Amino acid sequence: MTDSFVMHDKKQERRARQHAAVRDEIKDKAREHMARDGAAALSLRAVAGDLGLSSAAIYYYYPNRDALITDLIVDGYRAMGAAMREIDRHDADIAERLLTLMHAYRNWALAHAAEYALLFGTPIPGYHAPAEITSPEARSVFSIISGLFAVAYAQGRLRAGDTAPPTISAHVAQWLVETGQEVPLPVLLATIHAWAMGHGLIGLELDHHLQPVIGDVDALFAYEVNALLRQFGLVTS
Amino acid sequence: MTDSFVMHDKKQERRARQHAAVRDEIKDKAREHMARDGAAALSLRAVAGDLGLSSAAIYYYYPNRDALITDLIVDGYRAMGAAMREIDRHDADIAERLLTLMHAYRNWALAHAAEYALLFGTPIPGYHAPAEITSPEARSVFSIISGLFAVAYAQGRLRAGDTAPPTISAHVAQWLVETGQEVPLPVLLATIHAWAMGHGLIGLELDHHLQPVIGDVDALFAYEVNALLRQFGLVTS
DNA sequence: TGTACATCAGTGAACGCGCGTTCACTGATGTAC
DNA sequence: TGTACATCAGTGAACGCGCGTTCACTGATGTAC
Repeated sequence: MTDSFVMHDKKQERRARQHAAVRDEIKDKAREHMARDGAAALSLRAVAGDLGLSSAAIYYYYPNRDALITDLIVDGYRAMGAAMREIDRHDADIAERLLTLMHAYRNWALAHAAEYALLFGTPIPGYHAPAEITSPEARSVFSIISGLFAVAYAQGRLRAGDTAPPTISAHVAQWLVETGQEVPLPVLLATIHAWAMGHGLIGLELDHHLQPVIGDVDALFAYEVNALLRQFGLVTS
Repeated sequence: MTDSFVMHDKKQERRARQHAAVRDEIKDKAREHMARDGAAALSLRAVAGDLGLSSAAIYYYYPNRDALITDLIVDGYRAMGAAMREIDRHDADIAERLLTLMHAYRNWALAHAAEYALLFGTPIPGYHAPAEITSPEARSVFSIISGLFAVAYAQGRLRAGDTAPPTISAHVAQWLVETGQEVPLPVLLATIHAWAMGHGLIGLELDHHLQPVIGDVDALFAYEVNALLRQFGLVTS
């Protein structure tokens, strides 16, 4: 009896692994399709067909299209976060770390343009992300950047304004309590600033608004990130 | 004979006006639909139906869907440019003018979110903008901002770096010749910087990434624009 | 050890929908003579 | 002034397509006794 229970457990486990493996295949193929045709054109039938499955088989792994998209969004945030964390060297100078991380953010966005658009761009028509699932994931990427600015701040090296419009200060304070975080206001403002700058440059770059003017968009990003760090007093060059 | 020619001309003219009027109706309705369902979901049949026309009738006014979208993009750039030019007061202080224009840019983007996404966001699957048509329109919006920075520069008030990575300087110089413009490098770099900042903030705002953290996004934008102008030495507050 | 049974991982066909686009046509309007 | 004719601004039906989703089903695998 114990034996058969154990067998049963192992079997279930193997099946669960198998199930997860196929879900991964589906997601990988979906990412492929998004990269080719854009996130808005993602089609369950096309993904299934490409995997040699009938279109109905997908429903054994996902209840519907929205569930797959939500899964792709969560995966996206985590992959981006992982890429950033992986390249970070905790023992390096904080300015160096920030520079590296901003580049890692951009590199991931460029290498996964459609996924980046899925996370931070125009929403897919008809799809509504369940905020309670995606918000914490987005916050976790945000936290990587704010974590570094926090280090710079703790070292007394972050030259950033510590006042903001009162409506903002008040809302931020509330948000920090709600999400159980402790982030000094200057750190948070610096993060938003850096994020907006990076997101803006990457967005314009992805839509080919910068290339005709600037040409070397890599150099522009490096130039802008350096200016940003200088502005925050973190580099002098 | 002369008479009948004149009649004929007048008739043709009236017909052309009528034709253009219906095209405007189609575009207005299309903008309505985009605002509701997003640009990617734009459907000729739905637009026609809403106007009380058969789906085939659209083809009397546009050869295909792409032609309508291209028209909407051109209209969008022009409307945005017009909104910015309209609010600009040439006799005001240049810092004041820049502040006003940045806000006009944002206000238009927020009031026409789907159109803004059409101009500067994720491209519509399957649609490819003819660059020779849309690029000059985009450049004309860009020129409004760079025009103001140029004034500040001419007044000796723009505190901006006049060196850039050599690959960028070289490409910019070439681009200026090709497009027949004369814009000093610091002015161009300042414009790109301001544009990226504004685009980034607006993009994050439109996708609701800032509201949970910041709350008062209007105040944040004002705060950031002020910081930008301070950085360029245009305001001291 | 053999057999009945349950579960898993699908299939194939169908439903109903909306899409862009084409085609043959038609009534209203206005022109030519 | 009356009539034949051309053009305009559409219509309605159809084509062929892809989509998300459901449903009844089936063979393979493995378990229970």
